[in-house]
Amino acid sequence: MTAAQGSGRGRTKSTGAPATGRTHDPEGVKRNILEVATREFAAKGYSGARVDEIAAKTATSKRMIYYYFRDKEGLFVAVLEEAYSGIRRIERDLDLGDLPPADALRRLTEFTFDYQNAHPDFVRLVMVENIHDGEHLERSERIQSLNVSVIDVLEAVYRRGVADGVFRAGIETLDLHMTISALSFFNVANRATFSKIFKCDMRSDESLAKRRSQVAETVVRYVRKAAL
Amino acid sequence: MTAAQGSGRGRTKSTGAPATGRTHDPEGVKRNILEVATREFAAKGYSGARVDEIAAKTATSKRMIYYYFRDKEGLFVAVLEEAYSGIRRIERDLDLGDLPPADALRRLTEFTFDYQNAHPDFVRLVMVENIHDGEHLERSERIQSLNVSVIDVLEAVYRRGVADGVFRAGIETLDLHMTISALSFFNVANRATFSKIFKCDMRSDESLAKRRSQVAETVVRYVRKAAL
Amino acid sequence: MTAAQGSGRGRTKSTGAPATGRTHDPEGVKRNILEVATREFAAKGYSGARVDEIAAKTATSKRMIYYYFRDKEGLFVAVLEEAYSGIRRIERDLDLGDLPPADALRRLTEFTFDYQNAHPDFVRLVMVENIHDGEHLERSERIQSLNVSVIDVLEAVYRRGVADGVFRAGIETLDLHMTISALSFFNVANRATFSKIFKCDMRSDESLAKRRSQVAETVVRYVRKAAL
Amino acid sequence: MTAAQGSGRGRTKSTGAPATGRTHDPEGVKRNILEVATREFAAKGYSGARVDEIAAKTATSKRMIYYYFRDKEGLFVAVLEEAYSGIRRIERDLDLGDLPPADALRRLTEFTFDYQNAHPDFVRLVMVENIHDGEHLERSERIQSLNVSVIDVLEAVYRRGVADGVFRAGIETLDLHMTISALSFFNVANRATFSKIFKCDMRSDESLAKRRSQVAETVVRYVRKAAL
DNA sequence: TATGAATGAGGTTTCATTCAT
DNA sequence: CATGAATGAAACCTCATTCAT
Repeated sequence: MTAAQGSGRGRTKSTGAPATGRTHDPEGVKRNILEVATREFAAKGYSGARVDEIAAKTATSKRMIYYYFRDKEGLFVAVLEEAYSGIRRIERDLDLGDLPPADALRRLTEFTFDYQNAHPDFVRLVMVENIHDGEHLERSERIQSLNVSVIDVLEAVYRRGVADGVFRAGIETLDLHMTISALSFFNVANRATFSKIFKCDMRSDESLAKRRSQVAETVVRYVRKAAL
Repeated sequence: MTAAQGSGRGRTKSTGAPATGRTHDPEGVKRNILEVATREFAAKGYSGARVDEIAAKTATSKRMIYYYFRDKEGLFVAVLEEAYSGIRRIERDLDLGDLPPADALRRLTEFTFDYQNAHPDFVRLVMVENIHDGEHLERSERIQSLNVSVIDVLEAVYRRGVADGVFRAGIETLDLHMTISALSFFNVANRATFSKIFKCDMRSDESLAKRRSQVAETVVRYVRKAAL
Repeated sequence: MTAAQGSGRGRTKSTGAPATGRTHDPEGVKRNILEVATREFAAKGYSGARVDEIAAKTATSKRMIYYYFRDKEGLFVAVLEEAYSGIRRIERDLDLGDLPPADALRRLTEFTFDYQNAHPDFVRLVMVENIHDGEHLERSERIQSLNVSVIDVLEAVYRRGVADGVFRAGIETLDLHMTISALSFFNVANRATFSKIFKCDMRSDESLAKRRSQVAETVVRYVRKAAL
Repeated sequence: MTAAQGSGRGRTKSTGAPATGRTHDPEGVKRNILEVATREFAAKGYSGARVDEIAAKTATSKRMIYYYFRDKEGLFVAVLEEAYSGIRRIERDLDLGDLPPADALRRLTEFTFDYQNAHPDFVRLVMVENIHDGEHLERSERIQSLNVSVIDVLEAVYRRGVADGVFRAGIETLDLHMTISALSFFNVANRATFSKIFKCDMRSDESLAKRRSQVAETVVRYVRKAAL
């Protein structure tokens, strides 16, 4: 998402053209716009972001934004789509190997926690979209069609755990996922207010590592069968 | 906060004056503005909210907003202050009686969960403020000075539990509080996107009750000493 | 004009009342308002001055401004009247003794120069009024009725000089007065732009003294009969 | 300055397009705005001038003012810059031929007097800027960089006069320039109040011609060596 | 494809002034 | 006399968007 090498990659692939932005590289242009817009929307919210400013930070002009994305809302939807595609793509490739269920669950949780912390823009976009009651998400067919494969992975782990007798039965995968998400999300989403009110640090490597293990522990303990 | 609209004027001691706003009732006017502004900012975010619209939904005029709150930002800060004061006031009066530690922790968690769900505007304002990196909160002396007594309550419960041998030692109160907050907050904050993506309901009494007990269970299991 | 002891004097004379501003001292209140308003109008011009700010810097309230001066324009007219009264009053008491004509003319010029430099607020008010094409001045009966006695003094000096054979004949007093005014006025009125463009100082005692003598010399040379 | 309105558009090279303002003629649009703004600021001062009114008198819209000049202050600075550029450009081309020093000085003075009287807007803008303590002028790099060549011209004339033995030595050019400016400026700047108080005319061709020669005479007499 | 110019609707804020007590 | 509350009109400025080239 925040990996900004997009346009660069496009340019090097297509031709040996100079980086003046004069190359006819629609995909590169679009990607460039999306990257800038992602940062702006994530930083200032939907209404707070300015089309002018997005355009200014772009290698192209304002006209192109409207050309490719129709209007501000279209741009925001595209940004959201990209953001969701990003995490879904990674979730799809998630490989927990053949770890024992508890370890697999722990790793899955830690992965989620790490992803959110590594992609604050994604988290913030989701916050923004929630402030807007998910209306854009609802309208985007592309997002609707994305397969949330993490659910399947989680389901498989959970089942194995129950089969192995280490997880208690009766827990719904979606609820478990919600717990994992909530604990991971909060660390990024509410960082500003929480750390200011409680005068604590939530960004240092140290505190992140500590919290990460707490979150994983919380999840595992919720699922694990009471020690025999 | 949001349940209080209009009641302000009723409370006016002077007379039983009608809600025409013509009475010289500064406090009532301010309260009225704050209530409306709370709803608007919560609904549309800081930039998305319109001073004009807030004024229109008020018993007074736009001019009064500037008279009492200086500018849009001042209004937002006042709204935030009110919102935080609200929860802090309630936390202060929180009484867990002399329940056994685990039950007390459970009840405390459920209380938090319930409060957030009963006050979505508060949750949304906190989201909005986080999108703005907590800058207003930081500037507000009033918020800074509020005592987050829930921490003390939680601390006491936890200590009792450790002393009683039912809670394991080594957990920091603040981390525990973060877990409780994260699980409660998510249910309101991410309701829109989560329920749309996973096609689930997060608002019905039934699902709320279910989730509430899951959250409490999650918290208690994290703290409880592994069953003998 | 800028002598701010007004309200104080009023208070001490009337009663031994405390300086709380609660004393019924209409004249003191009016004087206080006029002093503040003089500074504000002089500093920011008519449109730039704010009634609110004037009121705030006053010992009384905004209501009193409207009570005594009807509206902003009325206040400005009163300020102008005071300012003109001030200089006219002093001009009236001007005593050039029985100096030889040239010395008297020199002293008169220096007096004018000194007065303007000592009363920049007066100069600025005149500038402001000129930007407004003298409409307020025109409307003020009080100002219209003020006797510009400096003209008479100047006339007398000039006549003496002509009679004595030291001044050449044929000069109109008004023209002479204009020259004196122009040279004196400029030093205060155009101080900001002139000193900034030519990077020179126009406020130090030294440069004022130097300029003062130049101005006087200029005036005297214009009038004096070519040296024998 | 004020004589130039409309001519801008006519100068447009592209076509003989009508003055509808629909043509893409940025320079023309800017010039048009500047001309109108010059008149407005000169007439009503900085605070008294209304952006709305300026826009209305323009061939374009209010939005364009902000597009090209950022804000009201930016517009005022641009107006000031234009005004100062105007006089500096003319001063640069000033040619006193090879007149005898006294005649040259006289002509230079009359030129200044005439310029101010022909450009009351310039005079008034300088007054306005002085009321604002020259803050805009100070901030304008363009104005700071303008070369006040009239000083050089004046210097040359004065030196020739001293060399020729017709001017007395020891006078600083800047002081002489100040005298010339003060006498010329006053006639425009203080016209309203002075003529109203002394019930005299300062605008007729006749009185202008008379005053013009008085001013020149004043300047020359100040410099000239006492008759042989 | 690309760009700077242009735009109208609407946003926030301020002002002089008046009212109720 | 005195004060804080209230007001409507209008001020300055910004926004997403479209046009001309």
